[in-house]
Amino acid sequence: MKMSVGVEWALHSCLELNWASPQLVPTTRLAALHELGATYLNKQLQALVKAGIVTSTSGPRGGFTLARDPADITVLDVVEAVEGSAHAFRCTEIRQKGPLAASPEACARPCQIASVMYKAEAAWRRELAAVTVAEIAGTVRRDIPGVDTGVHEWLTRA
Amino acid sequence: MKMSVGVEWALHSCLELNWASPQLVPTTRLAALHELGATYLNKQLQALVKAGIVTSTSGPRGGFTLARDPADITVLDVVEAVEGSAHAFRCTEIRQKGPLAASPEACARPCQIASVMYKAEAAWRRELAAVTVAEIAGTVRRDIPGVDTGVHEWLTRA
DNA sequence: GGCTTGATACTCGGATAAATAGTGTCCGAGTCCTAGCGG
DNA sequence: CCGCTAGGACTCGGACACTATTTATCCGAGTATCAAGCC
Repeated sequence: MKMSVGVEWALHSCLELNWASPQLVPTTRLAALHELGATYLNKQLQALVKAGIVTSTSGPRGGFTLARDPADITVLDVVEAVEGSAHAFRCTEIRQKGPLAASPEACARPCQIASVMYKAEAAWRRELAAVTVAEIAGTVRRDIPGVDTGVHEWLTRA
Repeated sequence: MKMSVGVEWALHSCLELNWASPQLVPTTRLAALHELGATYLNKQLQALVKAGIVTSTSGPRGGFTLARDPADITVLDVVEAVEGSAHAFRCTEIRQKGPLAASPEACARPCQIASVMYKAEAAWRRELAAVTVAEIAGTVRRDIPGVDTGVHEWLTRA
């Protein structure tokens, strides 16, 4: 039960794209900012593009930028873009197997164990959906004054 | 971000050990009940032993049984026994890397991104810790009357 | 007949392979910019 | 001098290896049971 490091990269990238906005930032520049593998970061950004969180532009002066207002991008959006939206807990319905297999009508109701797990995951998602990229950016900017303009400068310099 | 199927197996096993109590049940029997791989199930049970959730006895008429009252065994206990208690999200502190690395004193405060992720995980754990094996067993017994005695019979027959 | 003793069979436990998912890398398709050429 | 055109360079995007984790399996250590032999 471990989450891909791509999630961390993607979230940081969203913050930085937010500060770089409205400029486009290529993968190379974005990766260099935190010494990340450029090609692998590109993979994560591709996932964000598919999810409609960022937009990409090819060619010289191309790159990525946020596709919508950072106040409309929740952490959950980014996590699901990278990790997929499947449940972490996978119920394989073993109750329907074996000599004492539960009857099909009894299985109309979901497995109690799965219900508990799904409920917990729902709580997790609720927390993630309650925070937006804009909010995180605001907090970070308050903690480290000038980080926004600094990052903007560095990402968009010639 | 997927959870081991061992978690599902372990939780079902806890329910069944609860119903088999105070009889000991060997891995073979427990696995046969749901057509699981006996050796792999044994691995999960070993994890439960290490966590102090079940106790094991070797030799003929040996097997596993719950180590304490099922009302004192939370779902979180079982999940952490199998999956480990490490955070799913791993902050690698990439903010401290690169040309604009955050200063050490700025990193006294935890990374905002990590904070959000950890908070969500805490909510998840809270949900899992709020449900005990005894409660799940009670609900299942209400949904499928007679399941407790049926499982007990089958697991403890000669 | 009861007790000791040895062998036996059954159990868990950790060490050992195969399969799967995550991680990292590479090269090709597309696009824009630039420089040169002609009008 | 201005517009057109061909080349080049830079970007993303998906396809291709490598590593770590999960999944599955096997064999050895330990123990209670059972049976036989002895007192």
